[in-house]
Amino acid sequence: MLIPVTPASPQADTRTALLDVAQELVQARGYNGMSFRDLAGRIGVRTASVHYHFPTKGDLGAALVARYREAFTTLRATLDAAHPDPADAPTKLLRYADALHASFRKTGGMCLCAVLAAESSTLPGEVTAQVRAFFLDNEAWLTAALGRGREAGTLRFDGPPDAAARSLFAALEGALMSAWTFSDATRLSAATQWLIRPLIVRP
Amino acid sequence: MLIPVTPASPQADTRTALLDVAQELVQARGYNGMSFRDLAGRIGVRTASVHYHFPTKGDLGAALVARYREAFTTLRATLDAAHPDPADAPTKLLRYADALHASFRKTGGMCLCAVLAAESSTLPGEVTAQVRAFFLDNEAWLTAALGRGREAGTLRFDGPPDAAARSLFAALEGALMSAWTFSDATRLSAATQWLIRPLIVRP
DNA sequence: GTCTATAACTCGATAGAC
DNA sequence: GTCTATCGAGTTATAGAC
Repeated sequence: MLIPVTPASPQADTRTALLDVAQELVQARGYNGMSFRDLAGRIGVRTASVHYHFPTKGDLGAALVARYREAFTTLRATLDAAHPDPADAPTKLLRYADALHASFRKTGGMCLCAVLAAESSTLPGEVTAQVRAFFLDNEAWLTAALGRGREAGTLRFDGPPDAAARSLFAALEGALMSAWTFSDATRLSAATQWLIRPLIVRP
Repeated sequence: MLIPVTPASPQADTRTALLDVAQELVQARGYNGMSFRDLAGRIGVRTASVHYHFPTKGDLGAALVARYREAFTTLRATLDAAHPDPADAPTKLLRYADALHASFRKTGGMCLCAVLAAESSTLPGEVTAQVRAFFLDNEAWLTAALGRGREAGTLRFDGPPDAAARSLFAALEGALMSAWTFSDATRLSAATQWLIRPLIVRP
């Protein structure tokens, strides 16, 4: 081990700190409600330093959604690895809901992509496209889980799996918004139970 | 009839026109994404004229939500009058969903209050309070419809009616957001069917 | 990588003429 | 009721020193 710990900058990784605070701000105030001034002030730098890491606000927004998408991709992959058996689909769905719950407890805000969706017609096209991709990512994963679970006989629902997945994911996003609006985590947990329980065979 | 038709102004009711366009803009771009400049330009007046009708932006926001709430109150009352029998709860729910669908077709945007919820921490307190009240209004009505329908034996679901109402309303809001994000009305209609159908006894 | 300084613009809001 | 004109503050973004 010749090359050691941190060649890093004085305050460990400003870029990551910027992303963390920016995500928090956007989830609480919206994209247009977050300014470089607020952002820079929160981590103790000047706005010019923010522009060094993210030349334009659109670049920041795009990086924000990209990181958020990746985090969810990792989450889904982890769940797939932990529950490879199609018959475990009910558990998988419940763990997925748990992750949303944990995310809400951590940030206290609604889904980043739901916030951005509300403002999408003022966003750079690249950001809007990534928001849609985030929805499609999650819907595709839910489609697979729902379809395999029904085939394995552990899930029950009407209609094609992709339609069910779209409806379920939208419902979960709505539950996050409801919990955020009333600062009430039980609105999220109650909704996820209400949505997922009826899908499970012999619960 | 001594006092006749219209003492009105040149362009019929600027105030109403302002509210109409402002709602459209907020639903598409968010509260912080709508400016007095855009708004005034759209109806062919100057920003000072907007301030004449709504002294501050907060006043405009409050008037917007108030009108939106009233429209929904009227809708719910109309549905109650058309379907007074508790056993008609399934039809009532489906008509309610139809109204959301019609609203989406008209504006093409998501629910005004969902947009405002996403930005709520930057809004005047009065507006935030009215957004919460909008949620509670609708949840209370759904609670009554769900509860009476289950008593009458035409609806079936688990748990207390108010919890079901909160979950269902949040899910409908999420479906509106999903439809808006993909400019796809079928996402809304499919989701409402998927949510409401399983509640109906012998459909 | 972070800073100071500033450009260029938009924002909500007000005063006062008509 | 709508206008012109303007204010002060906030916005994203850039140039150049350190």
